[in-house]
Order: sequence, then structure tokens, then C-alpha cells
Amino acid sequence: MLDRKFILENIELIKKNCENRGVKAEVDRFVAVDEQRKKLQAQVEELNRQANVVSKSIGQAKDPAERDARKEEGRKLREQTQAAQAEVDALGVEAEQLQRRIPNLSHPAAPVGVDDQSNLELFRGKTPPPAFDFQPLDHVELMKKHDMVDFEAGAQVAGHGFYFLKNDAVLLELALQQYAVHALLKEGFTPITTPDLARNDILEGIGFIPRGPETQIYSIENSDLSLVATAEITLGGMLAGQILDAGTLPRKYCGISHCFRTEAGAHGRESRGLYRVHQFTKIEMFAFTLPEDSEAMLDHLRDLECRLFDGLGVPYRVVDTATGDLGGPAYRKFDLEAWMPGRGEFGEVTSTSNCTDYQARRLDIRYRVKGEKGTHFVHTLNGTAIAISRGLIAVVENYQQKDGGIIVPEALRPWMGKEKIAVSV
RNA sequence: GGAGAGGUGGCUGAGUGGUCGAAAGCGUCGGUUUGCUAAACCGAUGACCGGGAAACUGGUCCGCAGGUUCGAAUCCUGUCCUCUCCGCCA
Repeated sequence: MLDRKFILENIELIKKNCENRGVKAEVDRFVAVDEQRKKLQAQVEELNRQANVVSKSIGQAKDPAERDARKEEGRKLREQTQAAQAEVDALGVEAEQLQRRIPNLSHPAAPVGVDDQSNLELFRGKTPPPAFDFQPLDHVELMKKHDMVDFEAGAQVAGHGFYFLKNDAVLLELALQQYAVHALLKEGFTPITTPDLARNDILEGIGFIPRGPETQIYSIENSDLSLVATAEITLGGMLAGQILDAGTLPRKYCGISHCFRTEAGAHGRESRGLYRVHQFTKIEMFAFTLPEDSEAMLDHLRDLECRLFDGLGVPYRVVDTATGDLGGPAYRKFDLEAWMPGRGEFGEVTSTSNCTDYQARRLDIRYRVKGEKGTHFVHTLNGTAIAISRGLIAVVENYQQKDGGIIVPEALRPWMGKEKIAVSV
């Protein structure tokens, strides 16, 4: 959510930004409603002032008749106030709803465009795409060959989009987790396992919409809880309502959680195999910073993602996400897209965003500088370290061999305990 | 799940109908003293919204939402959260 005053003072800028992002936010409506609200609020305050004066005078009234007259006066004033206040409240609610729908500002360098067609490739990873002298399999065939996954059982137990990982896939999942967590530990991240459920107001604070026809979120019946779509939700919510000492910033957390997504409306080729599933495990980076440090932190998170995938020897490219593809809270976003031989194209495996103070304002996460008056909103950033499902695709497809085996990336061998996933007779 | 206790300013904590935006202590800031630091002493010190060039001034806020009342931190109802004890359970 953007600052109310900032919106009022930069109406044209906000409108232009909404247009660049392809968001239909009613900025004019917001401005009109807010103005009306303010006007009425002034009236309420005047009525309140009069009522307060009357109330005070009652305590000092000398005779009972005088007292009763004043009481009656006070009663009338309060009635008027209540009616006016109800109007103000209604306007306030409407204004806030409109305000919450206005997306974050966009970084001036972010490519302008309405969808991912306008994403700008920045550079590629250290590892070139493998040149196979055979027809590579896609991860579904590969993993079935090695009895690493069971989609049928997943569908039987939980429906399409669910799966069982088995055998070496389980070892690979654990190895990827260990690899990522240990790499981040060295970078000063605090490792956290988070709840897989969160309150809806936390979800909303981060920028998710828990209910409604287009929701990506599973909600728990008869509660205000939802399954989280990412640990970004829980890690951001972890400090909701807190005032942090500026000296403790930046804070970097590395969260491990399951991620649940309904993937409403997402069908087609991308839904094959593990690429788009309803549940996966993810190692997530999350940072709270001072405003002046968030741009550098975004570069840091992007760099870490690159190092993780360079370390795995997985080919990738990094794209600067176009304005129309940013999502509400992000000010700037970089995606890392791994080469997926089975698809013959790059597929998103990680994403890192600078959400500036957009989430912090909704979640009320502030900082205080020692010796200075007042508080300010922190900046929040998030980035995927490794999303296991897509990470698995990238690893197994790029490391497949002519003989059908899968070489284990060197970085994972300490956790896997083997160099190759060999074809069993 | 059962039984209790409690949610007050950056923190601890007092406050049971008007004199309370709220005692006291801690912390923080300024000053005095002092080779320096510390200690001691004196003073200041909540947030948000609005009006004003400013001095200043109006309103709101004691978990949240309602209610009673001319008037609520204080009484009533609901709700969320925290803590303690008991039970159950990985």
C-alpha cells in the first residue's frame, strides 16, 4: 500500500504507473472519496468539541435544572456526532479499499510493458546449456524411469497437481535444501522453519488475496487461516506490528516452508509434471532493510540466486521483470529462468523482489533510529533460494546422460552420498 | 478440550465513571558538575489526523469491535491474543 498523502500529492504519477502495470485502480475515485471523508471528519470534530465542552460543564453545574438542561444538550450533540461519524467511517473504508488496490511504484529502470513479453534479459549464468548427442527426456519421463515420482498416486490421494516424490528424488530434495540453507548461513541469514498456515490479514498484508474467484490461496474452512503460497508470507508476517531498532537492520532470514497454490486458471503445457503443482517445498530468502539499503539488498539476493544455480551447474538467464508482470507489492523484480531441456526453453525457477515499504505499511513494520524522533517503515525484500519442484526439473533434465542415468551435481554429492543416479537393470 | 489470570506510552508498571493522554521507575534527549568515561543533580520526552507562517490549537487513540452514559482506560457484551495449571497427543 502506498502512503495516502503521497498518492494525493502525485496523482498523475500514480495513474501513469497503474497504466504501465496494466492495473485498473480507481485513483480519481480514491481522491474524491478521501476529500469527502476529510470534509466530513472536520464536521465530526467540531461536534465532538462542542460535546466535550458540554460534558465538562456538567460536572461544574450548580443546580439540578441546569444540569439536566446540559445533559439534554450533550445527548443531542452525541446523536449528531454518531450519525456523521458513521458516514465518515463508511467513506474511510471505501477509501482504504481503493488505496490498497493501487500497486507499488515501479523502479525507473524496470522495462515498461504490460506482460512478460516485455521482460528484459540481463545476462546468462556460467554454465552453457548442455549439448546432447541424444534426444533428451523431460523430467517426467526421466523421473519415472528412475521411480522418483508418482503422479498417479498423487492424483488418487489429493487430485491433479499433487505427487509423491520417491527414492532419489527425496534425497535430491533434501540435498537441495541442505545446499541452499548452508550457502545462506554463510551469508548471515537466520534459518527459520515457518508455519505452513497464516492468518488472512497477514496474507493480505503481504499482498495476497485469500478469498475470491481468482484466488491462488487455499483457505481453511471455518477459520481465518489459509495455507501459505510461500514463506514470504510467514517471514514478513513474523515481524508484523513491530518497531525495530535501526541498528538491527538489515535482517536476513532464510525460511523453509511448504507452498500451496490453487493455480486457478493455469492449464496447458506448463502444467505437465512438476512445473506447476499445488504443493512444493521452498527455501525462501527474506530481508528487512533501511529504505536506503533495499536496492543494494535486491542485487545481493539476485546475486545469491545466481551463485546457487551456478554452483549447481544449471544454465540460466536473468530477466528484469516488466512493469505489467510485477504484481502489486513489487517495486522491482528479477527472475532467474533455468534452461529446461525437456521443454527446450527457459522456465522460471526463482524470483526476487524489492517491495520497498509497500508490505511494511500494510503489516505495520517500522524502525526507529536511536536518538531520532518517530518511526519509519522498513523495506522488505524476498527471493527464492530454491523451489524444490522446479529445481528438481532443472537438475535432472540438465544432468541426464545418454545411458539414461543422471549425474549428481558436485555441490549436492555431500548430501546425496552418490555421484550418479544410475539406471537399474 | 477444561479451569484460572492478564492485555495500558520505547520498556516495566499504577490507575474502577468527570480534575487521566494517563502516576512512578527505566530508557532516550538537553543541561550542570567532572582530566575522559561513569555516577549524581536539573529539565524535556507518546502516536496519528486536521487548522495555523509561527506561537499555538481542535480531534482521535489505554488489544480489537460493539453497548451503557451528558461523560469510559475504568461498567457491560462479543472477539482476538498472551500466560499459568489440568487433560489429550506427535
